[in-house]
Amino acid sequence: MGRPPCCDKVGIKKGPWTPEEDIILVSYIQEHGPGNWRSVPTNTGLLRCSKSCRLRWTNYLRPGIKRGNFTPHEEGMIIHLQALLGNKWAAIASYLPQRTDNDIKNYWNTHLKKKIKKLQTALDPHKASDSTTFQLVSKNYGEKRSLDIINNASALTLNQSSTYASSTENISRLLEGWMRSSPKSTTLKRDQENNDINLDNNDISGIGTAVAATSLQCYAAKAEQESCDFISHEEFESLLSIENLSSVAWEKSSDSNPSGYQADFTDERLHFMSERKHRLENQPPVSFIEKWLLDEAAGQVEEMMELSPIF
DNA sequence: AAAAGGAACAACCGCACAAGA
DNA sequence: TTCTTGTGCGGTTGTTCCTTT
Repeated sequence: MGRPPCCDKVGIKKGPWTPEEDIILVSYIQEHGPGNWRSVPTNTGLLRCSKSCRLRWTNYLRPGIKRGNFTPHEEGMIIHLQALLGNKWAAIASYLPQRTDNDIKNYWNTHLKKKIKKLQTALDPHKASDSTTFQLVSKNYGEKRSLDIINNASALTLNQSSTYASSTENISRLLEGWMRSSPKSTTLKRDQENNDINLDNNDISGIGTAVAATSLQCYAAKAEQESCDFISHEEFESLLSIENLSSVAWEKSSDSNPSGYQADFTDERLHFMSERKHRLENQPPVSFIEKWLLDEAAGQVEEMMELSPIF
């Protein structure tokens, strides 16, 4: 006996999200922050269940998510952590702040499993089990680091949990991408754009998450060129607060349409979107923070590189 | 050029758990 | 204490894209 479904399934849209839906969701979250997912479909008019909205945000739209190819360093981290923790994707993801558990899980299932099997077969055709993977990796990786990982796990997890990073550029790019996308534009295109966004931003969310920077986190950060920073959470929040990012009152448009928002865009909404876009583009750039963080982290990153013989 | 098969990944489903009423 | 709600998590499925024939 599980819980009842999060929403009744009648009239609920399933399948891939459209750019329009993404925009609506992002706009709403910009305004209200993530959370209270049950109210999201009601307030936005999205024909999605709350859970779907949350997942979409968590796994795809949330700023600071890095998409695309995993670096060899990340691969190594995943392999090692998987051997240590098993299929605890969320736990593993906490060491790779830019990656979602879903992403890691997918990557494991589609790439790493095969890779490891191949490697094991090559090394020892008779033994091909997960435990040998661990031994193989761990041997190179070093016992001490393994212990560090475990010791730091709780601190990191705590640290991650309160993170909500907003990225002006991310949202703005998303809007731009949607604005200029032809009807034929696909998820792939969005992927590409998100990729660009994240490359540009180099993950601002890291600022928030790295307050209690541990050695492992620096290590993880290395893979991403992410920052092991020394900015306080408060500072971060004030720099990139939701208030700073929010613009046109969303309620306005939804209030003026008591019958509920429909999925198709009205002129009013398009106007709302373009106004938002304009405002977002005029937000102060955050690149100086990125630069500062990258400079700050550069030294540590190099150190970590030295310490990781197998990756 | 078209079809088939496989790979990759986004999204869904069901369950568990914590918090609050 | 019990029930409801919100959220997290891991497994699985479905769709799209890519490669091969």
